[in-house]
Amino acid sequence: MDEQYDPQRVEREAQEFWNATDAFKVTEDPSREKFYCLSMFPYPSGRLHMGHVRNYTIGDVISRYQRMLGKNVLQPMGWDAFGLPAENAAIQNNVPAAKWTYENIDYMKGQLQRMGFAYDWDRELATCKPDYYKGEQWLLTRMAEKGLMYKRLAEVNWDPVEQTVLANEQVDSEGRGWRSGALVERREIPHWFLKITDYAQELHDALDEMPGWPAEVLKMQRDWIGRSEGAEITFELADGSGPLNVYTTRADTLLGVTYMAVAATHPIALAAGESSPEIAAFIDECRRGGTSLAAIETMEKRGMPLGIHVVHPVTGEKVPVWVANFVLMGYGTGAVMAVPGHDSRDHAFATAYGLPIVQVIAPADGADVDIQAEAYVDYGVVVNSGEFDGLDSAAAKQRIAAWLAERDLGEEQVNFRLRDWGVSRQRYWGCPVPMITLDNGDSVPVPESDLPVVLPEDVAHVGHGSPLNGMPEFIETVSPLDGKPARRETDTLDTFAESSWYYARFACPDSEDMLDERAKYWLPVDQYVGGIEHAVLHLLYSRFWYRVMRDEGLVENDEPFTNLLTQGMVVSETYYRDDGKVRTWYAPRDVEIARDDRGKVVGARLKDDGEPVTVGRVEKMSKSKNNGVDPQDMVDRYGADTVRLYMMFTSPPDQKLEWSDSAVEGSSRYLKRLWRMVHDHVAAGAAPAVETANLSEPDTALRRLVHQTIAKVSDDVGRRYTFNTAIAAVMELTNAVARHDDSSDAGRGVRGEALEAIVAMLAPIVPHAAHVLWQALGRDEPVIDARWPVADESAMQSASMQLVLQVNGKLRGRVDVPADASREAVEAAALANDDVQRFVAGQAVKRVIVVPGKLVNVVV
RNA sequence: GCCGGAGUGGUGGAACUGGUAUACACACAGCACUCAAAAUGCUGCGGCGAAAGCCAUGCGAGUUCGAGUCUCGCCUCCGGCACCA
Repeated sequence: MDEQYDPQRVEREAQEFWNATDAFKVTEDPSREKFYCLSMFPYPSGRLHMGHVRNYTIGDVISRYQRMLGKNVLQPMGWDAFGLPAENAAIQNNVPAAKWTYENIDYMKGQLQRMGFAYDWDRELATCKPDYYKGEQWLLTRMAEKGLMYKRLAEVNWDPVEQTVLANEQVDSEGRGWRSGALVERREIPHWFLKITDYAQELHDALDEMPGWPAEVLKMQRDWIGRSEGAEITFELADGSGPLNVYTTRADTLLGVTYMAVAATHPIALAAGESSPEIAAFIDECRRGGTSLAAIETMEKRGMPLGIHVVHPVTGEKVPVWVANFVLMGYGTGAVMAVPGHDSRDHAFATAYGLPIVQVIAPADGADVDIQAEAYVDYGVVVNSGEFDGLDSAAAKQRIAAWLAERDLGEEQVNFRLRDWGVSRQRYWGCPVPMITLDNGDSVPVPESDLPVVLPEDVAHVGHGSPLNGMPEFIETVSPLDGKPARRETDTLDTFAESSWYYARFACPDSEDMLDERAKYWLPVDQYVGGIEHAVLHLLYSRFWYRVMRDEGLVENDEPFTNLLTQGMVVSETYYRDDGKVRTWYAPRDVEIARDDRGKVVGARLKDDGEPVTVGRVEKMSKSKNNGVDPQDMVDRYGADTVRLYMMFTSPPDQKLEWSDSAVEGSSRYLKRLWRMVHDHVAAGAAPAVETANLSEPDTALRRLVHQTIAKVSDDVGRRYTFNTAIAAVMELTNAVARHDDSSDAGRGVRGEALEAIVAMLAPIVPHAAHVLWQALGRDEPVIDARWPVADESAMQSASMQLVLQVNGKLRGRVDVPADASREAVEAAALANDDVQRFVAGQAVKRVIVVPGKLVNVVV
């Protein structure tokens, strides 16, 4: 081996070996335990960013560790290749979306390969290729046939100046379009929907049996699906023109209803608008702004009476109907009963518009509440509700629902917050929806023999909207029923459709069909790794899509991802200058930091002009804050292993990771040091095998630490996924080896055992360096196929242990006792201790608490 | 607004099941080596204090022999909110 660690050379050598031996190519092998490890595939945006590198390093470490356990490991990689940025690039730079995408894929693939990730590149896929989306289109036609895909009107963000549909991210917080700056309107257009709500109950219930997912993700999904038990209640319109149905989870508050609120696009509101210009104007106003729920819910709550009343189903009293901007047509029935006494939002609205507030629930403990000042939203006892008075909330819900059911005015009902998945996009760079519109307006699926419906890649972006609309050769087709002229759908699919099943396609990327038998071998994914930002949408859509595939017989289980690891963001410091109007952000590499004697940051200057810049917050790496660090620069300077080691060492995978150039330097230093230690060890000549019988005390101590470290690191890497603490433990062991200076045969033997353990444990994290060091230590097999070290219990034992002594819970001393000391002996040793006696000092000992193996607490 | 998460030295973080707060690093300071610098090695490093010791895990209460960890109430920041991926 070389005396100096040269990462560029080491990494080239290791990668050439892996390539030459097809080291990561896998096939189905029913005789071995399989392990499918998957990282969320990237959108090919142009260059790899640090978030990618972190995600893929975590996945790679897990994959390589599982391989060292002897499993048949699949780790594939592909490209989430459809999406908005390619279309924007096409419009702005006049480069075809396909060309832009494929060039980005080429470049980023090179970057991934340079990182040394153990991917089976033979399985690479890109979702924008017809051989990929053919299967997706086929499944959609099946869903259409089963009624799982349907068409209805839905609201979109409409830019009245650009005359185009905008994505939510293209609408700013004031509700204006990103390019035109015009106030966006909500407009209804026909949309394709997938009936995810058919699976709502199943998707909800299965969450209870997913121990491999983080609890917070399960919580978020449960809340998103939002199963609730309540009642649907009918309020008849006072003029007899029909019913107004609402859903409520608080039927116990029915007698507290003082007004009704309907969405601006509710038929009742629209009808009222036809005879009243004021109402029509208000409805128009309600349509301003984007469709995003966050925008709508943070708006000022506004409303207007429609001059219409309903009849209260119990009291028979007339209740006014209002139109309100916070009621959404897409949720439930588009109408709500308002109980200002017991709902905070209704209370705020009633207070603003002078509507009556009545109390119908009292606290169970009889406490007084001022219902006019604040809504009482907890459960309690029903009051002011006639025959229902005195019931508790739970009983009242049932009784009132039963009372309504007897009179055909309502019934108990389970509702879900989850809405059907709108998959239509009025955009070009996406998978065409495989549907045909007939003369009579009906839609039919494209016949299987005509799939895929290929998206033309050579198109002209002129004007607004999808270029497909200007392509008769794409649109014009014939009805599969009777051969008459018909029109192809020009909407494309939400890109979440492609990412809902790519993990299955990796099992059989060359299959003629959507999936084949190989999927049943590899699925489900054993370990999925990706950003927490996907906690709900992508992961929920995938769970739904997987069940649809299951119902088609394509896969065998219910859940696609057995274990989930959600990784945190990569953040870094920001620097800026304000000139009163514009804030200019400076890249960290262009800034020089000033520190005081303690190392505390006291200021920053721009290297260029030496003038001060303001130190901003630590934020997610982004173009807008100019605080991104290019992984390529880091790999060029330090090598991939150093970058990998740094990312795994600096924080646990599920927390944010703060980038620091100097800390990267530290990781590089560690690898150089380890390299030198192995070099010096090998240069001293072959060490004999360890004879454990007659080792000196320092040799025994080092062996004990070696095996304790193996046990800890195995647990950290295999169970806890706390790679940072695993690396810290390996560093401690490395420090101990450096201090161990026994040059006898036995000493060198023990040191050799320690170095082998260190290299094996680091192999998943710094695979290139480990590849070379492993050979240098005289091992024949490549380290990727080495067995993960196993801790020797007998080497971990120690004859004595140190206990912590406390008096009244405060640390006062320590004592060494034999490892097998009895409780009585430990107690006696503690009370006899000088430090303990000093603090007990004549006071009566009330209790002595002994925590075996840890501490003794004397309470006085 | 709703749902979820986080807050510990100068910095990233450790403390896994209520039991030694600050492991491992980075930064900083000092020393050695050097003509010098870099690299490397060694030492120190939460605050106050001469010491004994006291104080300290965002803020305020509580439970406990014992709380970074559990409970309640706040504050700040971050992620998601259905057309960014």
